[in-house]
Amino acid sequence: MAMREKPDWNGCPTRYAAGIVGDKWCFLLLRDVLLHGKRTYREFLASPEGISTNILANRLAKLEALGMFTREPDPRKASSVCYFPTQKAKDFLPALISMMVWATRYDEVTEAPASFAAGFTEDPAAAIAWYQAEIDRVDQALRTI
Amino acid sequence: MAMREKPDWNGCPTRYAAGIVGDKWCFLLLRDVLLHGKRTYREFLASPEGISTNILANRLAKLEALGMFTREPDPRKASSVCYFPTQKAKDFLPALISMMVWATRYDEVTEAPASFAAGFTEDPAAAIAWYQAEIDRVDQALRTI
DNA sequence: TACTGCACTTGCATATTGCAAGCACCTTGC
DNA sequence: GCAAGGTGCTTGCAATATGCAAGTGCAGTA
Repeated sequence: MAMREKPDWNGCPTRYAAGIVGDKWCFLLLRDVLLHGKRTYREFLASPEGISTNILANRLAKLEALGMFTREPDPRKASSVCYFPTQKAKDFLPALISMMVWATRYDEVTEAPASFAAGFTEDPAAAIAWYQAEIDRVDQALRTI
Repeated sequence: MAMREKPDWNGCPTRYAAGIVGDKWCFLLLRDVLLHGKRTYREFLASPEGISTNILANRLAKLEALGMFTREPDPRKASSVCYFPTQKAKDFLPALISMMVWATRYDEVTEAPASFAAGFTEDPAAAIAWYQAEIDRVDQALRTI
């Protein structure tokens, strides 16, 4: 019944991931930051899934506490706030994309074109690098205002 | 503010994934099936996170409805039940491992040895194939009783 | 000095969870 | 044939989390 032991162990990092990503709203906020270039409270609130404002505040605090986001004044407008992804969040990108590829395959009404998954499976490193670069571009553009 | 358009679109498969994996318990059940060779209600119930029995029943039904698990009589004991992963669930493995690699890096108290992540980053395809083979081995052993 | 926009907070009704018990259906032992 | 035990759930209820609407505090702006 127990699986044969592998040279490399297969234990509980899943639980750690589940604690962060095993929440619909955190998951979608990660998407908004990593894939849609969103950085402000208003932008997150405007996502089509319709997160409510108290939950958004709660999850932003959670993600900040977990070291996924940093909360900083908005360079464009000091009275406003930006949430930037940390390296930890950025490093989650390959996993996120991997899930998207899977979803694209199995969601019968996916909006993603076949070329998205194809591009990733063809050259995963290049695809990830492209998204990484986009994130850095957005953040650098913001921070150098 | 909006991200530059990419040749390959980056839309909403995330939401689809969030609907399944954006739930702590579904996520951990997937781990139990894909990585720990668990197949029965009792085994899931015994996982260290301590899922309660009503939630377990609810999530097993959900995962079955989503086409991730099939519910079949246990070949070892007709009165008992087995939950087997479908191809859809098995195809989630790369994403799951990708998250584990990330977690291993950032969880300060991870139980996973460095060699786990190293082995994966060195040759991802081989690592995934190994786990895939383990799953098939478990299921075939069960079904051929 | 009122007015507006932003980032939250608060209150409250509803939904989801966790915990403990119970139940129906086998199989097993005698 | 029948009590005992195992397995896969269901039920009831208290505690917690969520969704919705409204309100608050604080800059900047007119």
